[in-house]
Amino acid sequence: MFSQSEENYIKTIFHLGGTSAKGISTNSIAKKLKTKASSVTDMVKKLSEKNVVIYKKYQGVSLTDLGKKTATNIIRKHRLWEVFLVDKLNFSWDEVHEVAEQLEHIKSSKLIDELDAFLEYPTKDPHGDPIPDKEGNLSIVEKKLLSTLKISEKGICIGVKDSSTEFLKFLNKHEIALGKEIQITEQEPFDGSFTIRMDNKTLNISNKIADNLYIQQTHKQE
Amino acid sequence: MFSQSEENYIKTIFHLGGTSAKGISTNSIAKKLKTKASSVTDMVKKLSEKNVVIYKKYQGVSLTDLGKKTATNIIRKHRLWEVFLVDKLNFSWDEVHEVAEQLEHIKSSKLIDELDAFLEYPTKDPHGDPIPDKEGNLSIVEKKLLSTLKISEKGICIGVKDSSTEFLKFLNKHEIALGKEIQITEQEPFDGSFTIRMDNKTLNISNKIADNLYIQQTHKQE
DNA sequence: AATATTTTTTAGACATACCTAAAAATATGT
DNA sequence: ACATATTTTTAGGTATGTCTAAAAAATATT
Repeated sequence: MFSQSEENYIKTIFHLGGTSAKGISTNSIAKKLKTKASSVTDMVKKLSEKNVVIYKKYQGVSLTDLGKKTATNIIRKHRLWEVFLVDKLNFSWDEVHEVAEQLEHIKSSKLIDELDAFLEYPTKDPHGDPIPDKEGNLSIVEKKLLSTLKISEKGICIGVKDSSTEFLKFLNKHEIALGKEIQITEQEPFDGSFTIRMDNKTLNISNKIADNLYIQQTHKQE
Repeated sequence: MFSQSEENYIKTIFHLGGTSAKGISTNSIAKKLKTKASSVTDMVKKLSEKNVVIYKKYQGVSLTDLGKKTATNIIRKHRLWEVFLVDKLNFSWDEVHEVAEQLEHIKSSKLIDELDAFLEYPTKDPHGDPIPDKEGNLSIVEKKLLSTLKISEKGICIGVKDSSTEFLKFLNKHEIALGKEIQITEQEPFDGSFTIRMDNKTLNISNKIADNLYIQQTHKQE
């Protein structure tokens, strides 16, 4: 069993790409966890002894198979709770993160299996991110950033890159949500901003917004 | 905000009767929490500084108004989660405690309000214990121990005194559950055991069992 | 290649929440 | 009431997870 702290480190290393052979720097972990690099060194040594990460001094860390499995398990729990909060308890997608951060540490496999069944085996969380299965398999969805589409191309909004409250609130305000079809109408050469079409309305969004929205491209079949 | 540990102490003091003016002994708290009396002394000093308990050396502790409110709030959360686990996730009443012990510490008032609404404002948990409202009011149900009923009297099973897994498993095995009507048929003078009638079947239960079942007496109106 | 800068680790502290062992206060038995 | 037993507190120590400041290693600059 892992402590809450250990679980947070494992999850963070996974999100920073700790599955690859390349080591993740202690500094980047510290930044994400809002702690100090020295604290990370301490923890990483402990996790290494528990066979969760591979760590060589000054070389960064990467997850072992056990580490990966642990990480996807935590992510599975986090995302299932997010679905619960949005689907059953009327949370909006910008409110779920903080609570899910707590709920993901609850220890009970029956709980999470039953929750999964209760929610009817969802495959994506409210931000469009895939929910790992029990074995830790993550389905990879083919997705592009809205900003990479060409004029007149369209697609379905399937996720966000940045899931900060500010960004999600912006999306709510403009009624941009998962499942909506968006078409690029034009791009302004001056500032790179886009004009998009959604719900038969025209909207102008900045470059930065378009750079944080994931789209599943629908093939121009008409 | 209180730590998980602090919350566990507050809850335990409440359950031991810490609302009354009489002080609760550090020893009894230690026993309940499976810790040492010296640890309790440390914590109780801290809680006293936080105005949660009143504590005088060698005199035991009792909860302040803040302490009582905090306690009923934790109990509210615990019992709502228990209802969720049983009603929505197919837990049986002997499986819920351990998980609810974890869930009760999740911090989010929106979460608990929405959960309450989702469960349609239940007033009792799966063991028949009342769920405090937001203000901490606990409805007191008029209840008797089954063992205090006289021959031929009957009542509805509304709760358990002991909620250990062993006891709850025993009840499951004999199909004794909340809401069941039980009538005392006779009491054996030799060992004090009871013969009861339930679901048109006759069953023999020991003194100890009858001493741990709460009954709401139905008045002999026929 | 030598020096400067940045990153990472080590060393030593601190807070929380627990422990053991001994001392102090309270309760009990006759 | 006094000796004994029990309860409670104090004193000092441990593990976890954090911190700061200084040392060591790696990276960047010229």
